[in-house]
Amino acid sequence: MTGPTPLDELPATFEPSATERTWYARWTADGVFTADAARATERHPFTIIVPPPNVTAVLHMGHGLNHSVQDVLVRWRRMAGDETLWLPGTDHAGIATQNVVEKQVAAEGKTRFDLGREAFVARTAQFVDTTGGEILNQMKAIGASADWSRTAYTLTPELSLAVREAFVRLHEDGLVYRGHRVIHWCPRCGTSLSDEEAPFEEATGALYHLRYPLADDPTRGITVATTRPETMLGDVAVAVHPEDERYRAFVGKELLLPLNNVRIPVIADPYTDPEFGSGAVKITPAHDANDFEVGKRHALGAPVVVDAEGIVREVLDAAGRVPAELAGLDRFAARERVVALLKASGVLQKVQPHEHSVRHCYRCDTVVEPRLSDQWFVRMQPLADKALAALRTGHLRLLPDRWEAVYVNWLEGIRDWNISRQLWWGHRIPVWYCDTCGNTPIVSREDLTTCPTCQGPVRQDEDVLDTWFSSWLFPFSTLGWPNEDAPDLKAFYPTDVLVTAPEIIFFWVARMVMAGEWFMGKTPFHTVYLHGTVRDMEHRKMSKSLGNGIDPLDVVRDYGADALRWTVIAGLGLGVDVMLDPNDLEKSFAPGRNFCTKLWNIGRFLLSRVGEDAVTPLAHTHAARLTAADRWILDRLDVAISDCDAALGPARPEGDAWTAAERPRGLRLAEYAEAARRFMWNELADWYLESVKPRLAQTGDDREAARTVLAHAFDAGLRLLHPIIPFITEELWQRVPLPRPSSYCANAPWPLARPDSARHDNGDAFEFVRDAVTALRQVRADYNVPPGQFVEATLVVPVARAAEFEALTTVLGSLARATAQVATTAPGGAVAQTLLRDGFELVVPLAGMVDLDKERRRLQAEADQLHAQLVALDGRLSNEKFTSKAPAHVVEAERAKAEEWRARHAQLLERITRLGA
RNA sequence: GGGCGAAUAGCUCAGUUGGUUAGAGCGCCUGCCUUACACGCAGGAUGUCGGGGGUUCGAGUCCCUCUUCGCCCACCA
Repeated sequence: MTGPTPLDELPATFEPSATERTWYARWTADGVFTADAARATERHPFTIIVPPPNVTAVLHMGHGLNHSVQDVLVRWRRMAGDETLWLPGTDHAGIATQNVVEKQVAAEGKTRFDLGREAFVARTAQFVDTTGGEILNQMKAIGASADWSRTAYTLTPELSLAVREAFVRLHEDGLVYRGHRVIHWCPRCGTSLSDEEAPFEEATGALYHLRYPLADDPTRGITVATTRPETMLGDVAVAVHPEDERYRAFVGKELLLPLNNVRIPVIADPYTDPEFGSGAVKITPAHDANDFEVGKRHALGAPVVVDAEGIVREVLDAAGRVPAELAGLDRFAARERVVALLKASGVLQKVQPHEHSVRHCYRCDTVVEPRLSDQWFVRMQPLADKALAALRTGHLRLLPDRWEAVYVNWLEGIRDWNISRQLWWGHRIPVWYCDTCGNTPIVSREDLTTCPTCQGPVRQDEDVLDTWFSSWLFPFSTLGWPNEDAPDLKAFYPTDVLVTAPEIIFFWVARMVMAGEWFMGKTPFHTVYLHGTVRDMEHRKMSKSLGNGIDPLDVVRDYGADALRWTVIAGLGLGVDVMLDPNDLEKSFAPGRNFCTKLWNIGRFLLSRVGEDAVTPLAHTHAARLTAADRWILDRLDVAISDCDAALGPARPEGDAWTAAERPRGLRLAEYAEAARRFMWNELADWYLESVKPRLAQTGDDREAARTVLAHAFDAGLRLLHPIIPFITEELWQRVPLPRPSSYCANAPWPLARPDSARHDNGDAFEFVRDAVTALRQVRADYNVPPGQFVEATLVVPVARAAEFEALTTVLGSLARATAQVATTAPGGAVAQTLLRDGFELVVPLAGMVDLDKERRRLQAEADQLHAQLVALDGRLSNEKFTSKAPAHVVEAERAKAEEWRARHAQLLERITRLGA
């Protein structure tokens, strides 16, 4: 291996790609990201389970954000000394993956049924083997420090075992049951869906008013309102409200169903809302979940007139119900046809535009068809109770906490979970049926070939489980469960933080809490961090279909992984959406790249001036050797560390559960980023580095002290920034000539602020000099002093501190282009600028460079404004209500402020007078 | 229909339990290629804190109300 590039040959801008490759390879080769279960007994474990992306997914900005957040937390805790595990993995994504392969098969002119189950599953598995999991490699490109040795996949034998165990155990606990009811069905995917998988979408439809005549007296009839006229073929009744006077006489009579002349009764049922439509509702038990319940109450049949593909025909118990001219039509074509027929026969009374929400398949957006079928369900109430308790007792928190209400609301209204999917790609339901013994399901941990009772042949349930039935086990199935003695499970469960988007609180987050509580007896994580959504400049969610996405790999290529990470993290207010412009990557990611370039140049310059000789560690440097500037930057470093810690932490509850005080704190990533950035750029680079230049040009003890402080501050700043921008910080950190506590910045200790006892002098003299420099720069700008011209200035300080400031006059020279001298009394004559603070002054003689009139007007305006504010303040202070009611410290502060303003005002007046003289 | 959230500088957002003259980043204006950095440096401008009312010595912050936007939930035939 060749040595590092000499410092003076470093390029002027950071070149990310080589750096990223180099360090990522070395980190992984040296196992920096690999957790050790054995070590978790002697230190805190810190675990994050990745929200497993679909195995066929490609990285998008949402992942970029999600993974960046997790990596920041994981790198932070790793440096802070926790035994840290970030466990990566993918999800087999039942419907999504099956859809992809079905499309391929369709391109060959076939369906999955042409291939047969076994061949189709084999083909899908092969597809996943060859193309799947690519997203994990893409995660590496953005620097994710995941433990790849533990990569999980929901269809591995290990995780499949966990899935089967969970199903069987829930069945033993009486929480899994088979139900015959109307569920959400996607005719395109050919499977049932859970409530969560069939979200509502607003749509403008039509409300059709149909008049059904009385069987015995066609001159009378009842008008019903429906949005789905084609389902009238399956009607079994018309329901009216029991107390609706309008229809009382009709109850018990029979109506003649138009088009198929089936006789149906008028029934009274409180489900009917008299206010809606005509106050009478047609009942179609097989094609509407509510109607199904009504039908059950009245012991009515449930004729099925729409099949699994959404085709209208006589499917079950519907003989004679579908006229020949409608049979075989798609449900939407059938709707048009039915409407036309009803219109022609005068049944259609009117059509109103109607705003309503229609459920759609979350995978293919097809309008969901309610369908009567047999499905496996999980009884959720007992599970939900535990999940609610976890939050209530403080073992779990959600950030931002407003999502806790959403979580609670869903759990309190929990409905049973349909876990059957009529798919082939997934975990097959571990249930067998013996035709000999009857149709009783046999739930088994082991695969069955013969019936345990009669030894006859058995057949396995055709369905697979909902993808989320494996995902909800992820926090412990990936760690070895159901083997309770698995070392990883013992070491790393429960995990710590779950980082995800609010969209999947129901799908995944709440269910994981339920599973963790039910199977492990512990909530699977103590914190759920819900970040915002990545949106474009019109605030639209980035999506493939809208074409407004950003490919993170494009950003990595053009701007670097660090720039990508910095951009999303520094802009990440808690729970706030991230806006990026897909049409202007420069605008979106330049700030991240620019910060990296700045950091690079800070390093390039600082390291070249410090040189490559070993630096005396700060601990071995006498306090007396440190200048005011040194003490100042060391103090600022302590403040920066404290600010970063406060923004990030606490990492976990102090005790068993979150206290009210701890609960809302931490994970303010934007604040953390800003605190670290401010230290490196606005304090270390802008002030300390600039002020220290003259000292570095000399030789001797003072130069050595400056080298020590520079190296120390830079080293600590790099560590603070490392979790956000790991590559550039590693590259620079490796060149700092300090003794190294670890091979990498990636596993170097997180900086510690010095204890208060070591911070007796915070370098306030340097703080004053900063104010003086700022004031001098204002003078230069106000009076257009040419860049090359030096300004003369006098620092007026208390006698006791004259010597201290003598040493700082060179700073004024280099930072403000001024020749400064120290005095203990103010010089007379007209001055352009005087700054007053705690007995210090900066006096700039006019020396012919100032427009006296302009200066006088400026000062007069300032004095007038100050005077007005002073009058108002004095008014408040003389208000007895204020002085008696406001807290003492507030009154005291106001008094002190008034005194300061008074003195400043007097000084302004004096300066104006002097200008006149 | 129910619930939640948001409204602060041109943009994206901070503003902790009410208490200095309301902040940051980006953008904008002015001057600088000052041999680390023009992806930079220095200086500067910009806010009736959505409208109205109330509580208070004091309100961006608390209460009521209106307006606009967003999100979630629901058995929207």
